[in-house]
Parts: sequence; C-alpha cells; structure tokens
Amino acid sequence: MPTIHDVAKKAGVAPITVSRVINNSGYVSDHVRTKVNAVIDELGYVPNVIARSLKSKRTNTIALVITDITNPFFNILARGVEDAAFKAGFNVIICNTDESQEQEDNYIQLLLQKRVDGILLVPAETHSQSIELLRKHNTPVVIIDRYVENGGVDVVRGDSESGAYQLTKFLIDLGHKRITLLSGPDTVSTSIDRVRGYKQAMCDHHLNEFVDYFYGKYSQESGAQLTREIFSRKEKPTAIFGGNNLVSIGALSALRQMGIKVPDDVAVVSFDDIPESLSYDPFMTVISQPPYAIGQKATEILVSRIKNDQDVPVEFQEVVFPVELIVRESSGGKVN
Amino acid sequence: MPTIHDVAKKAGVAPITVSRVINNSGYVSDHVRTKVNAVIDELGYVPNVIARSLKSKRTNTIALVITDITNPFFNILARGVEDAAFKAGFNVIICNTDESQEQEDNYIQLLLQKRVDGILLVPAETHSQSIELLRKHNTPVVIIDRYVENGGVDVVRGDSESGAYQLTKFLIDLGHKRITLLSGPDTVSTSIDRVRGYKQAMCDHHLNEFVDYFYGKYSQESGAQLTREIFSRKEKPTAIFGGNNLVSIGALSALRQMGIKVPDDVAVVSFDDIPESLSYDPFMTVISQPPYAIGQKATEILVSRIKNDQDVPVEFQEVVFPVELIVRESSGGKVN
DNA sequence: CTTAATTATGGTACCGTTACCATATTATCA
DNA sequence: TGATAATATGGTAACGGTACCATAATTAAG
Repeated sequence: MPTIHDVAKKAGVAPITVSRVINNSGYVSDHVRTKVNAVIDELGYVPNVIARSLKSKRTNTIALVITDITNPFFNILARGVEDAAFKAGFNVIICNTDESQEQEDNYIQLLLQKRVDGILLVPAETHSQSIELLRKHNTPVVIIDRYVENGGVDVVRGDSESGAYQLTKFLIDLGHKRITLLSGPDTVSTSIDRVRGYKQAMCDHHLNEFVDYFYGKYSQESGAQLTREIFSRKEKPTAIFGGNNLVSIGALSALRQMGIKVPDDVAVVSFDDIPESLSYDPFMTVISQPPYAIGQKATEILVSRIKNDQDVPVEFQEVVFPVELIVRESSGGKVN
Repeated sequence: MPTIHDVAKKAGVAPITVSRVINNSGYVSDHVRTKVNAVIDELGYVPNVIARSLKSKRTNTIALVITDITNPFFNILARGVEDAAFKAGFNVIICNTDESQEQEDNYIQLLLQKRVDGILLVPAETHSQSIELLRKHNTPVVIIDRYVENGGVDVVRGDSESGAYQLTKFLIDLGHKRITLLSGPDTVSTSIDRVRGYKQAMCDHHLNEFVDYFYGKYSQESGAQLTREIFSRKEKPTAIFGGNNLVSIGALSALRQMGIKVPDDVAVVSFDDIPESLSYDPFMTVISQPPYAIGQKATEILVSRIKNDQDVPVEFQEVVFPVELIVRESSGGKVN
C-alpha cells in the first residue's frame, strides 16, 4: 500500500508537499498540485488516518455504548447518532452492554485505548465510575436515556417521570385503581423515574393503598414472568403498566397464554412505542419518546464538546425531551 | 495523558520494557513487572493503540456497511456481528447507506483511510466496484445478504430463491392464482432471486399467465404505493407477496386504508419476519431468515480472512442459509 | 533598486509504539 | 572451569503522517 513518500518520490516533490495537496493547506502551485493528484490517482494512494491521528490526537471516531442495538428504541437512536456523526465527520463504533456493568467497563477500557474522541453512554448503573474514568482521561461523554448521580456531565433523555405520570393518570381517569407497574432494574434512572411518576399520580388521586410496582429487567422474559406472578395473587390488577416496550410485549404474551383478554379483562399500557414501520396494526397505548432526536441531539452536544476542547468550560446541559401519550386499543375504555 | 515513556521514566526502566509488561512478551523479571504495573496504575496509563496500529498495521476494527440499522433484519444481524467481533477482539463501525451507491462509496473511502482490518458489506448494486477497490487495497471483504457479479469474494446470505418458491407454492396450494409479488430494487440480488423463485413456482404450477410482479424499493412507502396501484387495476390479486418486511407492512397499511380485509379479501405473505420480541400478536405468514446467524458467520469468515493474511489463498465460500416458512393468519385458508 | 511581503517548496523532528539487534547477567552443562 | 544457553534489559529506528522552521523565488511597495 503506497505511502505519502511513494507519492512524493514519483511526483518529484517532498512528502510535505503531497500533504499540502491532500489537505488543501499552505501554498502549492497549480502545476505541482496537478502532478501530485495525477500520481495519487495512478498509485491509488489513500491517506493513512492512523498516522494522522497519532500526530493530531484526533480519531474522528465516537462510540455509542448502549444496552442492545436490537431494542427498537436504541436502534432508532443509533440511527440518529450515526446520521449526526456522519454529518460532523465522525464514525461510530457500536457497543452492546446488555445492562452489564462489567461489559460496560470492558468497552470503556477498549475505547480509551482506541482514543475515540468522545463517548455516548447509556450507563448500566446510576453511579457511574465510567464517567470518572473518562473525565480523568479528558474524553468527552454524553449520557443518553438515563441520568447519573455524578455531576458534571451532559445528559440527553426523555421525560420518564412525566410520561409515567401521564400514563398512570390516563388509566386512573378511565376508572382504574388496581394498576400494577412492571418497571426495569432499580439501578437505572428511567426505572426509578417511572416508578416515581406512577407513585405521584396514584398519590395525587388518593390511590396510595393501591400502589403496586415491581423492579425487574427491561426484557420480555421479565415482563412475562412478573405478569404470571401478579396474576397468581389473590387480588388481580385491572391494568398493567409495562416499564418499556419489551416488558409490555412479555406481559401481553403471558396474558395470552393465561387466556386473559386485553383490554377486556385487563388494560395494558406501555412506555416506549414500537415504530409504526414495524407494526401493521398498532394496538398498544404508549408513552412515546423520540429516540432519533435523542440520539441526534446527544451527538451534536458531544461533537461540540470535542471541538471546544480547551475553550471556556461551558456549563453542562441536561436536555429532557418531552414525551407523548398515544392512546390505542390496549387500554380499553371506561371502567366502572 | 501519560505515555509509555512517562511510565518508563517513573519506573526507572526503558519504554520497551514497559511494552513487554503490557504485552506479556519477552523476558521481564517479576521485580520489574511489579514495579511497572504499580506505576501504570499510579499514572492511569492506557496504551495508545493508534500508535500500536501504525506499527502493526492492524486496527482491530471492522466495519459493517448495511442499508439501515433500523430495519430489524439488519439490526439483529448487526448484533450477531458485534457479538462475534467482540469475541475475536474487534470493534465494529456501523455505516448506513440507504441503498445509495454514492453513500456506499463515501463510506468505503473513509474506511480505507481508517485502515479497518476488514469490511462486511451489503452492496447497493450487483456489480460492485467497492469490491474491486477493496481488493486493490488488500482489505478483506465479506458480502452479506446479497451476492454480486464479481467473483472472488466470500458471501453469506439467506436462500431468497428457495424462500420465494416455498412461499409462492404455499399460496398456490391454498388455491391462489392471482399472486402479485412486490419485490425490491432490481439492482439487488435478493429482489431478483425472489422474483426468480416466484416465477419458477408459478411456472411449475402452470400459472405463467398469472405471473405479476413489480420491482420497487424495500420500504414501507414502496409497498403501500404499489399496493394502491395494483388495486386500482381491473384484475385484483387474491394474494400479495411482499418482498420484505417493510414492503409487506406498507401493503397491509394501504389495504387497511382501502378497507380491504386481510386475509378475508386478500392474502398477504412476506419475506422476512418481525422478531417475536417486537410483535405481541404475530400475524403474518412469512419466510424467515436467520439474521443473527448470518451476521455471526460472516464475521467469523471475515476474521479468519484477516488472520490468514498471507496464507495459502483459501477458496472463497458462499454460505447460503436455509430459510423457514412460518404460517400464520395473514395467508388465510383454502381458496376455491 | 532595495526592502519587504507573498508564494512555493523542503528539512527535520516528533506523535507513541514495537521490531530488531546488542549487551549484560545468571544458570546450565560437558 | 570455560562454553553455551537462558534470562533480562536497553538503544535505535521505523510505522506514515504533519507542525514548525528555513530557504528560495517571485511580486509588491516605497
């Protein structure tokens, strides 16, 4: 593979001159420029950005550390990231942690070695030592989807608390009292916020005695299992609030197995929508977050951090996207 | 950020010795090793793999160039790639081309500059100059999901032709004659193969006169639009065969808008399943491909190509995964 | 016409690692 | 006991670029 030296030699100039042609920097005569470009084409020379990075200390690469690219929320978010990154001249390395702190740590270590210019992180736990580590190495981070206890980071997320409140209130207004929330891990801010919003709504409507929620996992299995457990109790809920799309789908499939009809026997509502491009007949009443916009915004902030390197320390932002209640069939109608 | 020299200085040894400690290579006394490791921890030294790459000419990074990470087929495939890559010690850069040859070219150029060790490519067109370019630069490629006219590449894909045949035959066995196939772009091997399998099935059952197919795009909009066009003709089909999941969902939504009932008024079948984790009530009769396995296998082949660098030229493989017919409601029952 | 500014090009060193070779010390063996 | 091998460590150069400084040639200015 030819190097800048090969090109220089063949064109009869110094390597630095070729560098100037490639980067359109400094002074180069038209005559030399033409000659050099001709040689570049002839040899099929492609600049080695590794070498460039070593000098410039920039890799033009960012990393997106999420739990699972397979989750529609995250893959749409990833698309928002990729589009914004490409526009800004960055490539994106994708890492799946499956909510495992250990896997997150592994990746952060690798990414530090790779000297990525910045990291978009969905942290596995609310107290993130990853952030401290990255700070120590001057690697900009933007936290997505969740917030953390550590201060001094940019955060871009949806409004889980308000969303949960709205969804719960919606059910209450329909006449539901026994509403069970199947939340995610209690180490994750979204799970906690959703519980908080739910509790607040129950409390505001004097339904404290009916407050009933579980922390589990953000997975189909967790949703299904918790649903089975709930329906094995004496008091059955009249409504189930799934902590995210996977949990809710798990709940629905468990209910179907048990022969319980939705929404006739029990109402089901959910956090996170299934993209309309994937469901031929949207059925679930949901709180919908804008994953594409979240990914895009987070990337823009990260890029600005990367570029502003040594500038005046701009204040850290917390961007909270509003969420939207979408009413469909699964929540059913008024309850007496 | 500390370098190997800083560590060496502080530990009172030469940089090369630190290198030996990091890489567990050569001879290092226990005493020195302990000392060096202590300094590494103290300074928070993280090896710079950029510099390492410059020497070793390995980046431990591969790229996955797909059309759209948002498509469930590709995001599950991406997960298979990421898992296999991580296991082999590689990171994955994701690139979305949206079926645009221009965007593909852009990315290939960037990836060459980045000196990725290999590329997994879903080519936009059947004659791929990307492959020639990569070959010229000695960058291993594995083609996924589609085949190309150029020889001398590894290909990992699903069996579109047989799948389309099975699906068409299934409809024919139900008594359908007027079966319309809404395929993808005619520049893409899967679209062409699906048409071929469909035609073959029609032909084998003496339904040549009913052969009716369209090349469009692999998108919801394309599916919806073609469906509207078809139903504005005098002769309406009794079954629609969507070229992929997005096309089929587009078809379903167009049918719903027109008040045409599925499967009562028209049967609908599709290539590519929606993962069960995303659909609470699977409805569509489909041919299902194994995207995770495809991604995984392709990555394994790519990694072996990368590692075998200068070995005897192993013959190129074409791995064709079998597909599976999954019968659900959308195809309805026997037709008289 | 001298001086200064602009244009054009090149030399050298360095970014952070590691391969290769050299050297020194200790252990092993005939 | 001297020779050989194994162990332990370091010096130097190179990977492929570019920043910085220097120099030469041309143009503009006074």
